[in-house]
Amino acid sequence: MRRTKEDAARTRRAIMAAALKTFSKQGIARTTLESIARAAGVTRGAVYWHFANKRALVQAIRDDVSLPLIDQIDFTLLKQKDMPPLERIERFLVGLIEAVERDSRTRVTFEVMSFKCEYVDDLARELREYGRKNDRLRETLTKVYKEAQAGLRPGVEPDLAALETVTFLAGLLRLWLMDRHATGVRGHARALIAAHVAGRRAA
Amino acid sequence: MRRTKEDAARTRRAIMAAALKTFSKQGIARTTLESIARAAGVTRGAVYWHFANKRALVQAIRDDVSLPLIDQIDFTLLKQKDMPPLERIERFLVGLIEAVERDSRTRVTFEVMSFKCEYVDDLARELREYGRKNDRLRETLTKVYKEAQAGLRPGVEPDLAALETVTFLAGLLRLWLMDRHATGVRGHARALIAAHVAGRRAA
DNA sequence: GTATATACAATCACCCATGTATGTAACAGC
DNA sequence: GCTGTTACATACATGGGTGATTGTATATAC
Repeated sequence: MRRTKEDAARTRRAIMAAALKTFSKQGIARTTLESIARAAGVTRGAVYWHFANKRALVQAIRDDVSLPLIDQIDFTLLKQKDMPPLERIERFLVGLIEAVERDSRTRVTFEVMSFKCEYVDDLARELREYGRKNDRLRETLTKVYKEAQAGLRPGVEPDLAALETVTFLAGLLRLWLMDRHATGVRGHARALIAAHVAGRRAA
Repeated sequence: MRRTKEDAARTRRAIMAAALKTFSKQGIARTTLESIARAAGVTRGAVYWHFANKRALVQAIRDDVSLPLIDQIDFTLLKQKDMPPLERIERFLVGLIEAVERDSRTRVTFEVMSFKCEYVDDLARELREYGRKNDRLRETLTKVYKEAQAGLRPGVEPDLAALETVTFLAGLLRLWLMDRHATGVRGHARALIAAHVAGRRAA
């Protein structure tokens, strides 16, 4: 029965995919490791082999989409020095929306993390981690807004503007994810982003 | 053992309070009706007497803070005709922040609904309900922004502005609730609200 | 003053999830 | 080609929650 390393990696991915799908349907708490295993075509033994418990599985799924995204964010905001700062911020926001539009794994993972996860006990640290990510994003945005200061509308302070953008993004993502039939935010995401950035740009 | 009607109402409230506290600590899914009953000083029999099941309890708790809040929102936005429209919007936003600042029951309920609840199966309808509330709020805000149209910054469309405000509010509340030690949004909520409204007001 | 409905408490039967321990077959190194 | 380890499957022990049923004492209605 023993498989090769590639086989093992494939079952690991299969378990993660099955878990994500089941989490999305039933929520994390109500999902049993047994049902995940069944959906992945393995037994609980395989799940316990690859992951210590459900929490480790959740974290793996989350890191799987979160870590690459963070890299992309840092690149867009900080490394693209040839692009004007405000445009970089707009690109960053659009990039995130495009990520959830394009990649269903990213989208479903965000859905699960936003609406199908109870942040208590061991999971509570995940929430604090999310808070720290927001703090870092805010600092990064502050730098970018300071770069753009000459082009900012009078009265717009980089520090507060960064906080506004973080707030805007949190709301945008949340409402985008909720709007499953594109009657609300989903159809106007680009317009909202453009308006948000335009509101900070000097006239 | 039979109590009077006031006694019964008091145990009902005690159960709801105990449930809210326990939900906040352990999340909804991991909270057993037994532990709720213990925290309220009754047995599961009492809980099942007052509520059909856990879902009904959740809904009762949610309605308990949500319904009065909606009344207050409608009043602030629509009935205060003596106040200029943009100021009414600002008041409305500040009012919500004040509500979660002032009333711990409201705050904890929002925390539970935001971070300690899995919206699946029967609870999924609660999420759709929340979506509909957002839609109604958006419509209401559109009316108010239309009222304010003469005082709006050129280029600001009432329809999009309403959507922006709903988005802003969603993000604001979420980040405010997450910011448990007031290092981020919690200390700047008023400034954020003022900036949001100012960004839409004609210079 | 009695009957009935109320407001719970106590008990029961059932199922289900978790973690762990053990079994086992195949691969990978030598 | 033997061996130890990997990658699982199977089996077991345990605990805990739910819903339903039954019991019961007291308001409350008449």
